[in-house]
Amino acid sequence: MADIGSRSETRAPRKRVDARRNEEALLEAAAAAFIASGVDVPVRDIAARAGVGVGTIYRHFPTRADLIAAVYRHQVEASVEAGPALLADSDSPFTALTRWIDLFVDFLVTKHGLAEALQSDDAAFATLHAYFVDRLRPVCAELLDAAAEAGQIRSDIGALDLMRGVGNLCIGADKDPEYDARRLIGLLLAGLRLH
Amino acid sequence: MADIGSRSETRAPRKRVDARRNEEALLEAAAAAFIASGVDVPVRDIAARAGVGVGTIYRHFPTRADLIAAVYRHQVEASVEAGPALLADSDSPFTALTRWIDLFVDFLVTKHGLAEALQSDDAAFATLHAYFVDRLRPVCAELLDAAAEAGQIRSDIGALDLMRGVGNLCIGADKDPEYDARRLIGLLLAGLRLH
DNA sequence: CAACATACGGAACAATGTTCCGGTTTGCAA
DNA sequence: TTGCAAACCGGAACATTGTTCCGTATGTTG
Repeated sequence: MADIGSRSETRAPRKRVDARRNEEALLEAAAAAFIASGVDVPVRDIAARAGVGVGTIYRHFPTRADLIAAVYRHQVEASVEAGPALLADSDSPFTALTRWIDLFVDFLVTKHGLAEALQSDDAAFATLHAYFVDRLRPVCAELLDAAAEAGQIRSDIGALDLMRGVGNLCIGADKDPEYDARRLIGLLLAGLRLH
Repeated sequence: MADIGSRSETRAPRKRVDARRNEEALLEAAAAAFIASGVDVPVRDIAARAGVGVGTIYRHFPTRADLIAAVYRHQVEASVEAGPALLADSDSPFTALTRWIDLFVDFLVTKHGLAEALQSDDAAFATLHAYFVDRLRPVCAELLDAAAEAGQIRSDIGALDLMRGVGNLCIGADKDPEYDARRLIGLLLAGLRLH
C-alpha cells in the first residue's frame, strides 16, 4: 500500500517549515554563542545570532538545558559509543577506563561552563544533568566493572560517584591555565587502584 | 612616647559610631543570610535583615567577596592555626594532612555555596580566592612537605593544586545528599600516597 | 551650639531571564 | 486554487538582582 503522507519520516502532522528552519538556525547560533561566550551566554545574544526573537527560543527549547543538550547530543553519543570500543582495543580494563575518562574530560573542558552547569543545582539544569547521567553512566559503569573484575581497582565506587568527581574537578579548567584538572583526575584514578 | 589618640586600636581618625554599628549589624545579618540562603543571597535581603539600605552595604563592603571574607575570617584563621597543631599531635604527617583536609572540607560544605564561589572566575570573587590562598596555602604546604619528607606521599603535587581539587570536589556537597564529597577526597589522598 | 564631614537610605539604572499576546505564515482540505 | 484554523513569530513588558548616585540625616569637633 502506498505511503499516504508523501515520503517524510515521522507520523505527527509534519512541522511547519519555518519552525524547522528556526530550530536549525538556533542550534547553529547556540553552538557558536557557546564557544564565544560559554553556555551561560544571554538568551538575547543567541536570539540575535539566529535572527529570531527570544520567544522563539523558549518555544523550541523551554529551558537552557534543552538547548545545551541538543547542541551537544552528537558528542555525548560519541562518548557513549567510545566506551565499548576502548574496552575492546585497550590492553587492560583500567587503561580503557583511563582513556574514556580522558575523552570525557576533553569534552567537559572544551565547552566553557559545561562542567559548572552540570554540577549546578539550578532546577533549569536538572534535565541536562539527567541526560548526561542516563547516557554516560551505563558506559562508565561497564568500564568500572570490567576493571574491578580484573582486580585492577576497588569496587566500592560507583560510576555516578566517579563521574561526579571528574566533572567537579573539571570546573574552571578552561579559565585558569594554572589549574591542571587532568593531574588531579589522575590522582583520583590512582586512588582507585588496588596494589 | 604616649599614645596620641586615646587607647583605641588603630590609627585613622576613628569611625563614626553609627558606621561601626552598621558594620556590625551587617556582619551578623550576612552570616544569618548566608546560612539561610547561601553566599549568593541577594544584597537586598542582607540589607533588609540588617535594617539598612543597600548603599550602606556597598560602602562597608565594596564587593561580595569582602563581606564573605569578613564573615568567615574567624574560621579561616582557626584553620590556619589548626595546621601546626595537628602536625604536632598526630602520629604521622599524613594523618595530620588528612585531618586538616577534613577540617577544610567541613568548613566548605557547611557554608552553602562557598566552594562554588571560591572556584568561580567571577572577578568579584578574586579577592576572596586570594584571601583563602594567602592564609591557607602555607599551612597546607607545610603539611604536604612534612608528609613528603616522611616518604608517605609523592612530592610533585603543590598545596594549591590539592586545595583546588578538594575545593572543587566539595562543590554541591551541601545540596545533593547522594553525593559524598569526602569519599572522593579520600580517593584523591589515596592517590597521593607512596607504596 | 553651630558648622562640617561622614554616613545613610533608597530611588534609579543596567543586565538578564521569562512570559504573553497581537499579527503573520503555513499546511490542509474543499 | 483559495480560504481558514492552527501553529508560529517577534519583541514588548514584567520580574529579579547587582550597582551607582545624591539629597538628607547624623555624629563629631571647636
